[in-house]
Amino acid sequence: MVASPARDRVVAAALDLFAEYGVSGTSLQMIADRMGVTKAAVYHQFQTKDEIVLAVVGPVLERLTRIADAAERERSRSRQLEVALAGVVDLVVEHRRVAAVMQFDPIVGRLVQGDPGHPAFDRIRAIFTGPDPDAEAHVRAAMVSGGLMIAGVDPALSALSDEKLRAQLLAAARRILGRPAGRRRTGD
Amino acid sequence: MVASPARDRVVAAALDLFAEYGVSGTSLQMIADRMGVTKAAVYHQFQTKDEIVLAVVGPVLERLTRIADAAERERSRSRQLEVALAGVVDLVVEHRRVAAVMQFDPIVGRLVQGDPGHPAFDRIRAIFTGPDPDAEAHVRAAMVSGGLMIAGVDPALSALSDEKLRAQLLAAARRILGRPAGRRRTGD
DNA sequence: GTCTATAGGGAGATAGAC
DNA sequence: GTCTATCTCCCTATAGAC
Repeated sequence: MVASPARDRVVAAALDLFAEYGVSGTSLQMIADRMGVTKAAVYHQFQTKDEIVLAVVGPVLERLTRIADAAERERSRSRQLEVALAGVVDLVVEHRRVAAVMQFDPIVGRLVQGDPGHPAFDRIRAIFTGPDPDAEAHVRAAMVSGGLMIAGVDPALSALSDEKLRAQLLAAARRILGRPAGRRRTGD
Repeated sequence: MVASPARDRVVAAALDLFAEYGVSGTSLQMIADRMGVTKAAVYHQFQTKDEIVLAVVGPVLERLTRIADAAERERSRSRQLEVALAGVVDLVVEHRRVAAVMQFDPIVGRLVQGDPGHPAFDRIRAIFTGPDPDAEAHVRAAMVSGGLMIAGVDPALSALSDEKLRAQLLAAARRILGRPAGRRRTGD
Protein backbone atom coordinates (compact mmCIF):
# COMPACT_ATOMS: atom_id res chain seq x y z
CA MET A 1 0.00 0.00 0.00
CA VAL A 2 3.05 2.31 0.07
CA ALA A 3 3.15 4.89 -2.69
CA SER A 4 6.16 4.75 -4.97
CA PRO A 5 6.88 6.30 -8.34
CA ALA A 6 6.83 2.93 -10.04
CA ARG A 7 3.53 1.99 -8.44
CA ASP A 8 2.02 5.28 -9.44
CA ARG A 9 3.11 4.77 -13.01
CA VAL A 10 1.42 1.39 -13.08
CA VAL A 11 -1.77 2.85 -11.71
CA ALA A 12 -1.72 5.70 -14.21
CA ALA A 13 -1.15 3.37 -17.15
CA ALA A 14 -3.82 0.99 -15.90
CA LEU A 15 -6.37 3.77 -15.55
CA ASP A 16 -5.76 4.93 -19.10
CA LEU A 17 -6.29 1.44 -20.42
CA PHE A 18 -9.23 0.58 -18.16
CA ALA A 19 -11.03 3.67 -19.41
CA GLU A 20 -10.36 2.76 -23.00
CA TYR A 21 -10.78 -1.01 -23.05
CA GLY A 22 -12.51 -1.84 -19.81
CA VAL A 23 -10.93 -3.74 -16.95
CA SER A 24 -11.41 -7.22 -18.37
CA GLY A 25 -10.30 -5.97 -21.74
CA THR A 26 -6.98 -4.82 -20.32
CA SER A 27 -4.19 -7.35 -19.87
CA LEU A 28 -1.06 -7.03 -17.81
CA GLN A 29 0.83 -7.18 -21.05
CA MET A 30 -0.95 -4.06 -22.25
CA ILE A 31 -0.15 -2.25 -19.04
CA ALA A 32 3.48 -3.26 -19.25
CA ASP A 33 3.70 -2.27 -22.91
CA ARG A 34 2.27 1.16 -22.21
CA MET A 35 4.88 1.65 -19.50
CA GLY A 36 7.65 0.34 -21.70
CA VAL A 37 8.52 -2.48 -19.30
CA THR A 38 7.76 -6.18 -19.02
CA LYS A 39 4.97 -7.94 -17.21
CA ALA A 40 7.38 -9.12 -14.56
CA ALA A 41 8.22 -5.52 -13.70
CA VAL A 42 4.55 -4.85 -13.13
CA TYR A 43 4.27 -7.96 -11.00
CA HIS A 44 7.05 -6.65 -8.82
CA GLN A 45 4.75 -3.79 -7.81
CA PHE A 46 1.49 -5.71 -7.62
CA GLN A 47 1.11 -9.38 -6.94
CA THR A 48 -2.16 -9.73 -8.84
CA LYS A 49 -4.21 -7.87 -11.39
CA ASP A 50 -6.94 -7.42 -8.79
CA GLU A 51 -4.50 -5.43 -6.68
CA ILE A 52 -3.98 -3.04 -9.55
CA VAL A 53 -7.71 -2.57 -9.95
CA LEU A 54 -8.08 -1.88 -6.25
CA ALA A 55 -5.17 0.57 -6.35
CA VAL A 56 -6.94 2.47 -9.12
CA VAL A 57 -10.26 2.42 -7.36
CA GLY A 58 -9.06 2.80 -3.78
CA PRO A 59 -8.44 6.55 -3.70
CA VAL A 60 -11.87 7.16 -5.18
CA LEU A 61 -13.51 4.98 -2.55
CA GLU A 62 -11.61 6.77 0.20
CA ARG A 63 -12.77 10.07 -1.10
CA LEU A 64 -16.34 8.86 -1.34
CA THR A 65 -16.05 7.82 2.27
CA ARG A 66 -14.91 11.29 3.27
CA ILE A 67 -17.75 12.82 1.30
CA ALA A 68 -20.24 10.56 3.09
CA ASP A 69 -18.66 11.47 6.43
CA ALA A 70 -18.93 15.18 5.76
CA ALA A 71 -22.47 14.94 4.45
CA GLU A 72 -23.71 12.87 7.36
CA ARG A 73 -22.33 15.43 9.78
CA GLU A 74 -24.79 17.99 8.42
CA ARG A 75 -28.04 18.10 10.32
CA SER A 76 -30.50 19.36 7.75
CA ARG A 77 -31.47 17.22 4.82
CA SER A 78 -30.91 20.02 2.33
CA ARG A 79 -27.38 20.64 3.61
CA GLN A 80 -26.61 16.92 3.48
CA LEU A 81 -27.72 16.83 -0.11
CA GLU A 82 -25.67 19.87 -1.04
CA VAL A 83 -22.51 18.54 0.55
CA ALA A 84 -22.90 15.10 -0.99
CA LEU A 85 -23.74 16.48 -4.42
CA ALA A 86 -20.92 18.99 -4.46
CA GLY A 87 -18.49 16.34 -3.29
CA VAL A 88 -19.47 13.76 -5.87
CA VAL A 89 -19.53 16.31 -8.67
CA ASP A 90 -16.05 17.52 -7.76
CA LEU A 91 -14.85 13.93 -7.66
CA VAL A 92 -16.32 13.15 -11.05
CA VAL A 93 -14.87 16.27 -12.62
CA GLU A 94 -11.40 15.75 -11.22
CA HIS A 95 -11.26 12.06 -11.97
CA ARG A 96 -13.39 12.08 -15.07
CA ARG A 97 -12.53 8.60 -16.14
CA VAL A 98 -12.21 6.68 -12.90
CA ALA A 99 -15.77 6.98 -11.72
CA ALA A 100 -17.38 5.34 -14.71
CA VAL A 101 -14.75 2.65 -15.01
CA MET A 102 -15.41 1.35 -11.56
CA GLN A 103 -19.14 1.80 -11.36
CA PHE A 104 -20.17 0.06 -14.53
CA ASP A 105 -17.86 -2.91 -14.75
CA PRO A 106 -19.46 -5.87 -13.00
CA ILE A 107 -16.08 -7.38 -12.26
CA VAL A 108 -14.88 -4.25 -10.55
CA GLY A 109 -18.13 -4.07 -8.65
CA ARG A 110 -17.52 -7.54 -7.26
CA LEU A 111 -13.94 -6.71 -6.36
CA VAL A 112 -14.93 -3.53 -4.62
CA GLN A 113 -17.38 -5.41 -2.40
CA GLY A 114 -14.42 -6.51 -0.32
CA ASP A 115 -12.92 -3.05 0.01
CA PRO A 116 -13.38 -1.22 3.32
CA GLY A 117 -14.46 1.88 1.41
CA HIS A 118 -17.29 0.06 -0.30
CA PRO A 119 -20.12 1.11 2.07
CA ALA A 120 -19.58 4.71 0.94
CA PHE A 121 -21.57 3.96 -2.19
CA ASP A 122 -24.61 2.99 -0.19
CA ARG A 123 -24.24 5.84 2.28
CA ILE A 124 -24.17 8.42 -0.49
CA ARG A 125 -26.99 6.73 -2.28
CA ALA A 126 -28.98 6.91 0.96
CA ILE A 127 -28.36 10.63 1.16
CA PHE A 128 -29.57 11.02 -2.40
CA THR A 129 -32.74 9.03 -1.77
CA GLY A 130 -33.48 10.55 1.62
CA PRO A 131 -35.28 8.82 4.48
CA ASP A 132 -38.07 6.35 3.74
CA PRO A 133 -37.55 6.48 -0.02
CA ASP A 134 -40.44 5.62 -2.31
CA ALA A 135 -40.15 4.57 -5.94
CA GLU A 136 -39.75 8.15 -7.06
CA ALA A 137 -36.88 8.79 -4.67
CA HIS A 138 -35.10 5.59 -5.70
CA VAL A 139 -35.36 6.43 -9.38
CA ARG A 140 -34.20 9.99 -8.86
CA ALA A 141 -31.19 8.86 -6.88
CA ALA A 142 -30.32 6.20 -9.42
CA MET A 143 -30.49 8.67 -12.27
CA VAL A 144 -28.30 11.15 -10.44
CA SER A 145 -25.70 8.52 -9.63
CA GLY A 146 -25.74 7.03 -13.09
CA GLY A 147 -25.83 10.37 -14.82
CA LEU A 148 -22.91 11.77 -12.87
CA MET A 149 -20.80 8.69 -13.39
CA ILE A 150 -21.43 8.52 -17.10
CA ALA A 151 -20.70 12.21 -17.46
CA GLY A 152 -17.10 11.53 -16.64
CA VAL A 153 -16.51 9.46 -19.73
CA ASP A 154 -19.06 10.83 -22.18
CA PRO A 155 -17.19 11.89 -25.33
CA ALA A 156 -19.63 14.74 -25.92
CA LEU A 157 -18.53 16.27 -22.62
CA SER A 158 -14.81 15.75 -22.87
CA ALA A 159 -14.31 19.13 -24.50
CA LEU A 160 -15.90 20.97 -21.59
CA SER A 161 -13.68 22.74 -19.10
CA ASP A 162 -13.73 21.48 -15.54
CA GLU A 163 -15.51 24.61 -14.38
CA LYS A 164 -18.28 24.39 -16.97
CA LEU A 165 -18.75 20.68 -16.41
CA ARG A 166 -18.90 21.10 -12.66
CA ALA A 167 -21.47 23.88 -12.83
CA GLN A 168 -23.73 22.07 -15.26
CA LEU A 169 -23.53 18.74 -13.48
CA LEU A 170 -24.50 20.40 -10.23
CA ALA A 171 -27.39 22.18 -11.90
CA ALA A 172 -28.65 19.03 -13.59
CA ALA A 173 -28.31 16.94 -10.44
CA ARG A 174 -30.20 19.51 -8.39
CA ARG A 175 -32.90 19.58 -11.00
CA ILE A 176 -33.40 15.84 -10.63
CA LEU A 177 -33.33 15.70 -6.87
CA GLY A 178 -35.03 18.94 -5.97
CA ARG A 179 -38.68 19.44 -5.07
CA PRO A 180 -40.19 15.93 -5.15
CA ALA A 181 -43.87 16.93 -5.12
CA GLY A 182 -44.43 20.45 -4.00
CA ARG A 183 -41.61 20.43 -1.50
CA ARG A 184 -40.63 23.60 0.30
CA ARG A 185 -37.24 24.90 1.32
CA THR A 186 -36.27 23.34 4.61
CA GLY A 187 -34.97 26.36 6.44
CA ASP A 188 -31.22 26.59 6.45
CA MET B 1 -29.48 -13.76 -39.08
CA VAL B 2 -32.38 -16.23 -39.09
CA ALA B 3 -34.09 -16.72 -35.79
CA SER B 4 -34.14 -20.25 -34.44
CA PRO B 5 -34.94 -21.68 -31.03
CA ALA B 6 -31.33 -22.70 -30.51
CA ARG B 7 -30.05 -19.26 -31.48
CA ASP B 8 -32.52 -17.59 -29.19
CA ARG B 9 -31.42 -19.76 -26.32
CA VAL B 10 -27.81 -18.75 -26.89
CA VAL B 11 -28.76 -15.09 -26.97
CA ALA B 12 -30.82 -15.41 -23.80
CA ALA B 13 -28.05 -17.18 -21.93
CA ALA B 14 -25.47 -14.69 -23.19
CA LEU B 15 -27.54 -11.75 -22.05
CA ASP B 16 -27.90 -13.19 -18.58
CA LEU B 17 -24.17 -13.65 -18.30
CA PHE B 18 -23.21 -10.36 -19.94
CA ALA B 19 -25.35 -8.53 -17.42
CA GLU B 20 -23.77 -10.39 -14.55
CA TYR B 21 -20.12 -10.63 -15.56
CA GLY B 22 -19.73 -8.17 -18.40
CA VAL B 23 -19.06 -9.12 -21.98
CA SER B 24 -15.33 -9.66 -21.63
CA GLY B 25 -15.92 -11.50 -18.39
CA THR B 26 -18.16 -14.00 -20.15
CA SER B 27 -16.61 -16.91 -22.03
CA LEU B 28 -18.22 -19.22 -24.53
CA GLN B 29 -17.70 -21.97 -22.01
CA MET B 30 -19.89 -20.12 -19.53
CA ILE B 31 -22.59 -19.64 -22.14
CA ALA B 32 -22.45 -23.29 -23.10
CA ASP B 33 -22.52 -24.41 -19.46
CA ARG B 34 -25.56 -22.29 -18.74
CA MET B 35 -27.32 -23.87 -21.69
CA GLY B 36 -26.23 -27.34 -20.71
CA VAL B 37 -24.41 -27.92 -23.99
CA THR B 38 -20.82 -27.76 -25.19
CA LYS B 39 -18.92 -24.88 -26.71
CA ALA B 40 -19.05 -26.52 -30.11
CA ALA B 41 -22.83 -26.47 -30.04
CA VAL B 42 -22.71 -22.74 -29.46
CA TYR B 43 -20.26 -22.33 -32.32
CA HIS B 44 -22.69 -24.09 -34.58
CA GLN B 45 -25.09 -21.17 -34.10
CA PHE B 46 -22.57 -18.37 -34.11
CA GLN B 47 -19.20 -18.37 -35.78
CA THR B 48 -17.58 -15.94 -33.36
CA LYS B 49 -18.20 -14.47 -29.97
CA ASP B 50 -18.61 -11.06 -31.56
CA GLU B 51 -21.58 -12.37 -33.49
CA ILE B 52 -23.24 -13.33 -30.24
CA VAL B 53 -22.68 -9.87 -28.84
CA LEU B 54 -24.16 -8.31 -31.96
CA ALA B 55 -27.11 -10.67 -31.81
CA VAL B 56 -27.80 -9.52 -28.26
CA VAL B 57 -27.37 -5.87 -29.11
CA GLY B 58 -28.88 -5.87 -32.59
CA PRO B 59 -32.57 -5.83 -31.68
CA VAL B 60 -31.97 -2.95 -29.31
CA LEU B 61 -30.17 -0.98 -32.00
CA GLU B 62 -32.97 -1.66 -34.46
CA ARG B 63 -35.48 -0.43 -31.98
CA LEU B 64 -33.43 2.67 -31.26
CA THR B 65 -33.40 3.32 -34.99
CA ARG B 66 -37.17 3.07 -35.16
CA ILE B 67 -37.46 5.43 -32.19
CA ALA B 68 -35.18 7.92 -33.90
CA ASP B 69 -37.21 7.59 -37.12
CA ALA B 70 -40.48 8.24 -35.32
CA ALA B 71 -39.10 11.14 -33.32
CA GLU B 72 -37.57 12.83 -36.34
CA ARG B 73 -40.89 12.67 -38.15
CA GLU B 74 -42.38 14.99 -35.54
CA ARG B 75 -42.17 18.61 -36.49
CA SER B 76 -42.16 20.38 -33.15
CA ARG B 77 -39.21 20.09 -30.84
CA SER B 78 -41.37 19.28 -27.85
CA ARG B 79 -43.09 16.42 -29.69
CA GLN B 80 -39.74 15.08 -30.87
CA LEU B 81 -38.54 15.04 -27.30
CA GLU B 82 -41.66 13.31 -26.04
CA VAL B 83 -41.53 10.59 -28.66
CA ALA B 84 -37.83 9.96 -28.15
CA LEU B 85 -38.10 9.95 -24.38
CA ALA B 86 -41.12 7.67 -24.27
CA GLY B 87 -39.47 5.30 -26.73
CA VAL B 88 -36.20 5.06 -24.87
CA VAL B 89 -37.90 4.68 -21.51
CA ASP B 90 -40.07 1.87 -22.84
CA LEU B 91 -37.01 0.21 -24.28
CA VAL B 92 -35.10 0.45 -21.02
CA VAL B 93 -37.99 -0.90 -19.01
CA GLU B 94 -38.66 -3.83 -21.31
CA HIS B 95 -35.04 -4.76 -21.75
CA ARG B 96 -33.83 -3.68 -18.36
CA ARG B 97 -30.47 -5.33 -18.63
CA VAL B 98 -29.54 -5.01 -22.26
CA ALA B 99 -29.27 -1.26 -22.45
CA ALA B 100 -26.64 -0.87 -19.78
CA VAL B 101 -24.64 -3.88 -20.93
CA MET B 102 -24.11 -2.44 -24.34
CA GLN B 103 -23.69 1.19 -23.50
CA PHE B 104 -21.06 0.92 -20.82
CA ASP B 105 -18.75 -1.78 -22.06
CA PRO B 106 -16.01 -0.22 -24.19
CA ILE B 107 -15.57 -3.43 -26.13
CA VAL B 108 -19.22 -3.56 -27.06
CA GLY B 109 -19.08 0.09 -27.98
CA ARG B 110 -16.32 -0.62 -30.44
CA LEU B 111 -18.17 -3.61 -31.88
CA VAL B 112 -21.34 -1.64 -32.29
CA GLN B 113 -19.54 1.01 -34.31
CA GLY B 114 -19.70 -1.32 -37.28
CA ASP B 115 -23.40 -2.08 -36.91
CA PRO B 116 -25.81 -0.35 -39.30
CA GLY B 117 -27.99 0.62 -36.35
CA HIS B 118 -25.20 2.47 -34.62
CA PRO B 119 -26.08 6.01 -35.80
CA ALA B 120 -29.33 5.76 -33.83
CA PHE B 121 -27.38 6.58 -30.68
CA ASP B 122 -26.25 9.87 -32.09
CA ARG B 123 -29.61 10.70 -33.61
CA ILE B 124 -31.39 10.23 -30.32
CA ARG B 125 -28.70 12.10 -28.49
CA ALA B 126 -29.18 14.95 -30.94
CA ILE B 127 -32.88 15.04 -30.16
CA PHE B 128 -32.09 15.18 -26.47
CA THR B 129 -29.63 18.03 -26.88
CA GLY B 130 -31.71 19.97 -29.38
CA PRO B 131 -30.36 22.26 -32.08
CA ASP B 132 -27.18 24.26 -31.48
CA PRO B 133 -26.53 22.68 -28.10
CA ASP B 134 -24.50 24.58 -25.53
CA ALA B 135 -22.68 23.07 -22.57
CA GLU B 136 -25.88 22.92 -20.56
CA ALA B 137 -27.73 21.03 -23.28
CA HIS B 138 -24.89 18.55 -23.68
CA VAL B 139 -24.73 17.83 -19.99
CA ARG B 140 -28.48 17.45 -19.69
CA ALA B 141 -28.58 15.03 -22.59
CA ALA B 142 -25.66 13.03 -21.26
CA MET B 143 -27.27 12.72 -17.84
CA VAL B 144 -30.56 11.59 -19.30
CA SER B 145 -28.88 8.96 -21.48
CA GLY B 146 -26.63 7.74 -18.72
CA GLY B 147 -29.33 7.85 -16.10
CA LEU B 148 -31.80 5.90 -18.18
CA MET B 149 -29.27 3.26 -19.15
CA ILE B 150 -28.07 2.72 -15.62
CA ALA B 151 -31.62 2.52 -14.35
CA GLY B 152 -32.04 -0.74 -16.18
CA VAL B 153 -29.45 -2.53 -14.09
CA ASP B 154 -29.56 -0.65 -10.80
CA PRO B 155 -30.24 -3.18 -8.05
CA ALA B 156 -32.20 -0.61 -6.07
CA LEU B 157 -34.71 -0.42 -8.92
CA SER B 158 -35.02 -4.08 -9.73
CA ALA B 159 -37.93 -4.52 -7.35
CA LEU B 160 -40.00 -1.85 -9.09
CA SER B 161 -42.79 -2.93 -11.41
CA ASP B 162 -42.46 -2.02 -15.06
CA GLU B 163 -45.27 0.50 -14.76
CA LYS B 164 -43.78 2.29 -11.75
CA LEU B 165 -40.32 2.32 -13.27
CA ARG B 166 -41.59 3.64 -16.57
CA ALA B 167 -43.56 6.47 -14.97
CA GLN B 168 -40.74 7.56 -12.71
CA LEU B 169 -38.08 7.40 -15.39
CA LEU B 170 -40.20 9.53 -17.66
CA ALA B 171 -40.79 12.05 -14.91
CA ALA B 172 -37.12 12.23 -13.98
CA ALA B 173 -36.01 12.52 -17.59
CA ARG B 174 -38.47 15.30 -18.26
CA ARG B 175 -37.26 17.09 -15.19
CA ILE B 176 -33.73 17.08 -16.52
CA LEU B 177 -34.53 18.10 -20.04
CA GLY B 178 -37.45 20.43 -19.54
CA ARG B 179 -37.38 24.20 -19.42
CA PRO B 180 -33.71 25.13 -20.02
CA ALA B 181 -33.91 28.78 -18.95
CA GLY B 182 -37.40 30.16 -18.87
CA ARG B 183 -38.62 28.14 -21.82
CA ARG B 184 -42.25 28.23 -22.85
CA ARG B 185 -44.47 25.55 -24.27
CA THR B 186 -43.99 25.41 -28.00
CA GLY B 187 -47.51 25.16 -29.23
CA ASP B 188 -48.63 21.71 -30.26
C1' DG C 1 -27.90 -29.84 -33.47
C1' DT C 2 -24.92 -31.75 -30.66
C1' DC C 3 -20.90 -34.23 -29.55
C1' DT C 4 -15.39 -35.34 -28.66
C1' DA C 5 -11.01 -33.83 -29.47
C1' DT C 6 -7.64 -30.62 -30.31
C1' DA C 7 -5.10 -26.78 -32.26
C1' DG C 8 -3.01 -22.33 -31.26
C1' DG C 9 -2.61 -18.37 -28.66
C1' DG C 10 -2.72 -15.22 -24.85
C1' DA C 11 -3.96 -14.81 -20.19
C1' DG C 12 -2.24 -14.46 -15.18
C1' DA C 13 1.42 -15.67 -12.50
C1' DT C 14 6.29 -17.38 -10.81
C1' DA C 15 11.55 -18.21 -10.62
C1' DG C 16 15.73 -16.49 -10.52
C1' DA C 17 19.54 -13.56 -12.73
C1' DC C 18 21.25 -8.75 -13.02
C1' DG D 1 13.38 -2.39 -10.29
C1' DT D 2 13.78 -4.63 -14.26
C1' DC D 3 14.93 -8.42 -17.04
C1' DT D 4 14.43 -13.42 -19.57
C1' DA D 5 12.29 -17.56 -19.42
C1' DT D 6 8.81 -20.48 -18.27
C1' DC D 7 4.55 -22.65 -16.20
C1' DT D 8 -0.20 -23.53 -16.22
C1' DC D 9 -4.57 -22.58 -17.46
C1' DC D 10 -8.35 -21.17 -20.17
C1' DC D 11 -9.67 -18.74 -24.09
C1' DT D 12 -11.48 -18.65 -29.01
C1' DA D 13 -12.00 -21.36 -32.75
C1' DT D 14 -11.90 -25.60 -35.91
C1' DA D 15 -12.40 -30.56 -37.55
C1' DG D 16 -15.04 -34.25 -38.09
C1' DA D 17 -18.12 -38.08 -36.09
C1' DC D 18 -22.97 -39.06 -34.70
